[in-house]
Amino acid sequence: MGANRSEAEVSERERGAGVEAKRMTAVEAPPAERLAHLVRGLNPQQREAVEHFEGPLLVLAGAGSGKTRVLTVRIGHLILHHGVSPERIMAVTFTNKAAGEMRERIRQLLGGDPPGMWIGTFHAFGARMLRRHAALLGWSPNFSILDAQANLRQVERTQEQLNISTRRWAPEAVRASISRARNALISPQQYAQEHAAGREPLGKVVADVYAAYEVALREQNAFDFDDLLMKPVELLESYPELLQSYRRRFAFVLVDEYQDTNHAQYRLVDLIAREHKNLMVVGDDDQSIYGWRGADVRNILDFESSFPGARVVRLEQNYRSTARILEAANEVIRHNLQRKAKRLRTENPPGDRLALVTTADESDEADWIAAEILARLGSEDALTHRDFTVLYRTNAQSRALEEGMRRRAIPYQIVGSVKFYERREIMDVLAYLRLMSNPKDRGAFERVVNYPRRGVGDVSRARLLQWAEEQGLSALEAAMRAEAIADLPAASARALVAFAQLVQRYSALAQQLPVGELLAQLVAELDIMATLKQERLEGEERTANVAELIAGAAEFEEETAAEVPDDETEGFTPLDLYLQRIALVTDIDRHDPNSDAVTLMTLHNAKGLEFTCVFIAGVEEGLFPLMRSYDEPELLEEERRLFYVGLTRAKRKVYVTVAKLRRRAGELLPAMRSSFLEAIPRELLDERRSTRLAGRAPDWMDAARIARARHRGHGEDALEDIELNQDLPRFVKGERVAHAQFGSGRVMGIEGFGNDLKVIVDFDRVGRKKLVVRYASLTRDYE
DNA sequence: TATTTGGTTGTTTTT
DNA sequence: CAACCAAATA
Repeated sequence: MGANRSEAEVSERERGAGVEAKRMTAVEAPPAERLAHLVRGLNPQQREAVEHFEGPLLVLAGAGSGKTRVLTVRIGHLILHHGVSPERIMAVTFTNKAAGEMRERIRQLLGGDPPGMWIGTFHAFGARMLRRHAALLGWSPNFSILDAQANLRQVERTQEQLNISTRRWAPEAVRASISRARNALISPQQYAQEHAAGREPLGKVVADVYAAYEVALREQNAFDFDDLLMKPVELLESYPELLQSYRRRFAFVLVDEYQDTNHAQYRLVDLIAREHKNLMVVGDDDQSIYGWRGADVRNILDFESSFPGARVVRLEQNYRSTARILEAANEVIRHNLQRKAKRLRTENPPGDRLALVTTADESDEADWIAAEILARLGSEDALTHRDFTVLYRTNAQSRALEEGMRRRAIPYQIVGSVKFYERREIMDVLAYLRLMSNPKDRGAFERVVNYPRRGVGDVSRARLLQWAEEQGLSALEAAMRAEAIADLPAASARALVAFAQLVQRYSALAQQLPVGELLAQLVAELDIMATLKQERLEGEERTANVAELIAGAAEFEEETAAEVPDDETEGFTPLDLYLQRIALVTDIDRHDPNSDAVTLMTLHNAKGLEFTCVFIAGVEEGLFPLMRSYDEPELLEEERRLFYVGLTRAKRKVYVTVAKLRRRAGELLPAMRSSFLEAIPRELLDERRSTRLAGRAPDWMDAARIARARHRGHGEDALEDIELNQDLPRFVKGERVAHAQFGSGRVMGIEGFGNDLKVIVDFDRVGRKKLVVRYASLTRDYE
């Protein structure tokens, strides 16, 4: 909420209007006047987007250009000015949190709830649609939504069932391939066809697992995350009258963060909006950071050809950051070749230079950041903890930073890392709930059949599952009749029957009891708190988490009543609705911008947010950009966009920190500053060193540079050149080259220049690859 | 059947 | 330097 509201405040300040005066109007004026007031406060481009009525509209909204404002004001405009009924509007956001903020803003604008308006994420939309129509596909409405772990477990089980080694074929890789296929709307049959003739062995394995995986999900009445997009598409494509009803219902469709939509999402939007074409998409190709998850930037780049006649509005005025921060960000992103040319501008004051801080190692880095936060808190009275965020590339970095905060007693909240709903104790308790709601959920069954311990070990469990299979029963049904199973210890059988009866009893209870009470009763009966307390390590924390879960569940009823219309809740128990909701809650949704704490999170999680002061930690070669992106220019450009996203989160101050030694995989490795920093003009940077480094000689020889120079086969005397990158090897078309990993091949083409020089190489062994010369360490290969 | 120990393994980002 | 896994012990 803080993010967008302050975005609006900045722009109001820009227009010279007193914020106080606005607030008064906002409270007292009737909705139409409130709207007119807001529209008057927009710049011409924002206004054009807001006043657009029918037909396709593409809003290319640069970072901090007020796009959330444009989206909400346009919705208000549709309702108040054009008389569009709220229930005919569908607005899709990237996170539940963003949806909640948008809903709240519209509520304020209209002076009450917009009845029947649909705001949420693609996944939430898909889940709700499936709840209503799952029967058409052969699922029942109380289906489970598999979380990431359950999803992986199911892939493992499927591989075991098919006798495909999980050592030779990493389930994680298989899962990723299946997911990629599903996001591209490729069915198991199609996948099998495409990979039958292929010489790629992984393709064949995936084809088999994919098909069996789908069957397994159906048997368990479960969907995974990808199904929530793919299956609704299937529904709309197979049932024309259903498609018609959705098209009529959602006469206006708005999509935020469009640059991060994947093919399935594109298809879903296309199905609903293609006919009436009242589609507004908002996004920024420079902020596309989810390519690895199947997002396809082409959705936004090709919007105009996909929807001919689309109106295009560019929001290039930034209201968020200081001029220096914006210039640095512009210079960084300019190095990407795959982008629509644009340059954000601002009328904001120049502000401070960006601080580039060199530190000794990760704990020194954390220490420096914590000390700086304390110093700033002491010197500027307006700043509080919530004005600061620390961003990083990988979750692994959070630990050191967290300790740094703790050492100086700085309150912090951490987003991601070990996510709340992925904690073991939370998943255990939730597995009970899932099993009550959907007795066929096999993952849930396996998770809790012996939790808390009731004397059912691996052997008994395996025997039970095997028997269930033979009898064609679900695991829970088999447990109910466990006494009929041959060679099962009597004690185990008794425990299984008791377990099954317990679940059954609670299933009945779930029909009438609110979730909070149901959960509280379950936890009490199983004595889970006592069990957790006995755990040596984090017992206390775990009981606190379970208590928080119960409290959250108790709150759930009130919230749902406000947001979900009655006709959507019909036929579902409170438990069903609760499970549907939490399956789609992400960690960022739990982030509270109003609590007075420093926020620690990954750069990915920071998308769409803003902070007064931003620290970006670990801006080092190999870490940011990640070493894995070196061999693929597309990945490298995505990393650069991620850096751009990080920089543009800041309103007033950016700190970029670098550690000279970084612990990676348990090893202390020398590190050097990221090449991304070279794009930032020197005069925008204020270089500093931590006190632990301040004592050293100024040109302390950097071990990383030596290592790299050696790697390249240079003598140490050539070191100075390395930093300036004047010594890149030159390549010509047709020349033979060798790569450490890919073997030898022939240069087929050359792209880009300077640090971004890329070569296209046809490797003898692995085929065509595009490589960044700077990182690929290619050598000439004379025949 | 549950727990402990020692060895291996490995790091990207997440709806 | 973890977390995770397999084998060994209680």
